Amino acid sequence: MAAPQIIWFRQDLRLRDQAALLAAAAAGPVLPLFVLDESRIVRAAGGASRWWLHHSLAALDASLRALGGGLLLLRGPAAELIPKLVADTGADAVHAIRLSEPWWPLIEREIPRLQLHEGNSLVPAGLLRTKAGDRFRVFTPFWRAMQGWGPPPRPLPAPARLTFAPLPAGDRLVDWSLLPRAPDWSGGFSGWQPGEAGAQRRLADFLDKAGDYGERRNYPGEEATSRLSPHLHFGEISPADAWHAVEPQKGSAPWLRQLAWRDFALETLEQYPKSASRPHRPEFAHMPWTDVSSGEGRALLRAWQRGRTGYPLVDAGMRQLWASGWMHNRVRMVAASFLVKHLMIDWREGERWFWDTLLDADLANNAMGWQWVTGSGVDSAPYYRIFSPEGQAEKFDAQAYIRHWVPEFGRSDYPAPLVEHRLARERALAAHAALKG
DNA sequence: TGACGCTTTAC
DNA sequence: TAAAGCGTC
Repeated sequence: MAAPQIIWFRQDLRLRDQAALLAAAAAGPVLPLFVLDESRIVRAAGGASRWWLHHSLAALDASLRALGGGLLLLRGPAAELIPKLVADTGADAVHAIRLSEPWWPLIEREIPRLQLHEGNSLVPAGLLRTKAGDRFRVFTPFWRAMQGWGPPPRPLPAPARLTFAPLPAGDRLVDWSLLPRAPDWSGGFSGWQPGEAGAQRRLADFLDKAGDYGERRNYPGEEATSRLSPHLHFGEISPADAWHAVEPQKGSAPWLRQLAWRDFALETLEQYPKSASRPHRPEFAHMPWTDVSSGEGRALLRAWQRGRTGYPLVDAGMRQLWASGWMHNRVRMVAASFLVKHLMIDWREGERWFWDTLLDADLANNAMGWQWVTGSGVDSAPYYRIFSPEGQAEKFDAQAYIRHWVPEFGRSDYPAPLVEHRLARERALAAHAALKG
C-alpha cells in the first residue's frame, strides 16, 4: 500500500475548499489528524472555544466517517507527536494549511515532510506590497491593494470520495473534557451549530440579508451581521468560499470590506507577533493602568466582566457575551472602550476575558480589536476617541437590545454607574496627554 | 481635538 | 530622495 499522507487539521476543520486535504488525497491514502496541543509555547483555547472545538471535531469526524474513514485525535505537543507519527506510519508527507499565529513556525520546524498550503486568508499574508515593496500596516491602502489584486481563488469542492490509510489508535474526544461540566454554562450556546454544515447554513441565511449589512450592521438589536466569525476562526468555512457566496449579492461591498479586516489582522500579526501580547506603541507601556490585582480595581474589572457597570449598553454586551459566547461588534467596541478609557484598565485584561468567553476568540482579531480601541495599535483609533456609552445606545437604537439583556434596567436593583462619563473622559484624555509630555 | 502611512509630486 | 498632501483611524 502507498505511504500515508497525513492531513493535519488545525484551524481549517472543513472538507470544502481544503487545499491541504486535496493535496493529500491526490498523493495517496489520507490519514486525517487533529492534535490538541496545550504546551507552553501555544496559547491554549479559552473556555468557550473549547466547547466549540469539541463539537466541530465531532462534526469533522462524522463527515470523515461518512466517507469511510475518521479523524485521529492526539493530545500533547505537536512538535513531538507528529514526527513520531510520521516515523511510525511511514507517512510520505504532512499536509496543513498555513496559519499566522506566532507559535506555528516553532512547531512546524520540528515536523518532517511538512507541506503547507494556502487557504486561511483571501490573499496569502505577505503577498500584497506597497509601491515601495513593504508590507502594509494601514488598512485602507491594504484594502485598495486587495481590490486591485482581484477576487480570491474559487473554492475547491469537497472530495466526493477518499481513500484512507489505516487509522492508528488515538484518543476519544469525550476524554478531552472540552465541554463544561459542573456547572454547564453552555446552555446559551444553543443557537450555534459548530461544524462545516452549520457554517454553510449560516452563510445561506446571511445571503438574503447581505445587501442590508452596510446600513444595519451597527444596530445591535438587529440580526444584520453574518455571525460567521466562529466558523471562520475554526476554518469550517474558508474566507474565499464566503467571499464568492456573498460577492454576487447587491450591496455586498461593506461586508466584503469587513471580511478583508480579517486578512489585515493576520497581516499585522505576522509582521508584529508581539502585538498580540503588548502595546505596539511603546509609550503605552507607561500608561498608569488601574491596579486590578486586588481591592477596588479588581472589583471594577469584575463589574465589567459580569455586566454590572451601570452603563446599560456595556452591561447588555457583556451579558450577551457571557450567556451566548458572542457580542455584537458595535457593542464590543463600546464595551472595550469603557474598560480601557473609563475604567483605565489595561486592554490585556479585556483581551484575556474575551479570549476565554468568545466562541470566535482569535488571536489576530482579538489583539487588533483591543489595540485599535486603546489607540496603542499599529493602525488604530485616535486616543481621544472615547465612546459615550449612552450616546452610542441612542445612536444605534439599542433600547430593545438593552431590555433583552438587562431586564432590570430602570429598576432600583440596577447598579449605579461605576464612574461618571464626563469625569472618566477627562481623566483618560489627561492620562493620554501626559504620555506624550 | 492628532498622528501617521502611503502616494504623489517636486526636485 | 525628500517634501507635501490626502485620507483614515
